[in-house]
Amino acid sequence: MPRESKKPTKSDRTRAAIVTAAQKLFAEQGYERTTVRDIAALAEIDPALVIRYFGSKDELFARVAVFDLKLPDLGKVDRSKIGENLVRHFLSMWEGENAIGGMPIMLRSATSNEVAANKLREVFSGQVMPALARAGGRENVAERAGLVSSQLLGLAFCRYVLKLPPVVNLSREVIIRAVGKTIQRYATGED
Amino acid sequence: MPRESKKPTKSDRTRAAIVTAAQKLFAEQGYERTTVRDIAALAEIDPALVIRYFGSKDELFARVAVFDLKLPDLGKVDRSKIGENLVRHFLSMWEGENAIGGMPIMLRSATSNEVAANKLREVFSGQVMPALARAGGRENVAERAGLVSSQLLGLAFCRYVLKLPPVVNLSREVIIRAVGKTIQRYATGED
DNA sequence: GTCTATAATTCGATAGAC
DNA sequence: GTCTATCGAATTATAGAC
Repeated sequence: MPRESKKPTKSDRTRAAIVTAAQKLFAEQGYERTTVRDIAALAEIDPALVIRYFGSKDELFARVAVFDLKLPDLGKVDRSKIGENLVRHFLSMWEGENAIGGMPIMLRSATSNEVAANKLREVFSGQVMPALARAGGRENVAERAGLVSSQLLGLAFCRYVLKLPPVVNLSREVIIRAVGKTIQRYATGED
Repeated sequence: MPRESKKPTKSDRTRAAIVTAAQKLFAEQGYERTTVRDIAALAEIDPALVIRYFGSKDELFARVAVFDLKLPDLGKVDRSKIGENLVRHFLSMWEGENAIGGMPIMLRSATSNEVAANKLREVFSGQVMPALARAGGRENVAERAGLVSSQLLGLAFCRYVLKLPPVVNLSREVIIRAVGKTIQRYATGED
């Protein structure tokens, strides 16, 4: 049996540095404009190591472009606060203390990279629809999921990718109140 | 005085063919993945002509990436139907008979092309905010514009760029009713 | 006016020395 | 394990023949 996990040494740091640099650059510039050389320069290692450790730029991207919405069980949430709950959840995932940078990476790359686009479609069809089925019943689940997705992805796109000033300047309180009310209506299908 | 406009002949058709091909490819693939060679091939002309007529790929993009939201005067619209009116306006601009393909081009390229991103920010700040100022007063105009933009751009992004199935399958009637109600609240700031 | 040929870069990826 | 050197393909853009 090989050693279990007792090997943080050597140049696992190199792999970690590559991943960190790749996440940052893919999120800022998207897949196309980010070069292997850029990643290596930011990680302060040789470009050849990127290929050696991850095989290809595509495989590195696939390694980085993994994320999970980690949606709560909406069946256990007070039905009248589903919208607010969902918006709070997304805001904390995107800009909380333990924020996950996966969404900007996906949004910025999904416009020109089919792998990213498929992953994003898969996540929203595979996670949002089931979650909403537990929230407001099984009627018109696809319709409700489409509406919810259009508002939440639009908020992320304008705020983190396009950086539209009026959206960047929205306070978290305003977003939770105004967008939360919208998501509440979309998610439950009521009214 | 040179001849006024009596020269549709020669190879203005070439220029027109280049523009048409460029619009289609930029809209489908974004700025980065669209090559001058691709555009020339689709227009059935020589790649060198693209540069000869438009100077560079950047200038051609700038030539194509011009669009106008053509927003109606919201001061003349029944205040209770502003949301519905705006959503109908955008849908007809995006998928009506005389649809303008500028929005998919901008959205798909704005993620990795600063020219496109600036243009998009400029249009939404320069056209949406003034229009809303005439609709619901001057209070919190930026906030209302941010909310409106996040929903409308999110709808366009999911429906035309990401092609998220639940959003693509939304009927125009559902969009006008559900999203219209959201935009009504965001635009007027009431409630 | 249009196209052939090619210059000048830049990219991802590989081979092999250390 | 890491880096030097480089390959081969693809890109934008140019010069000049027809």
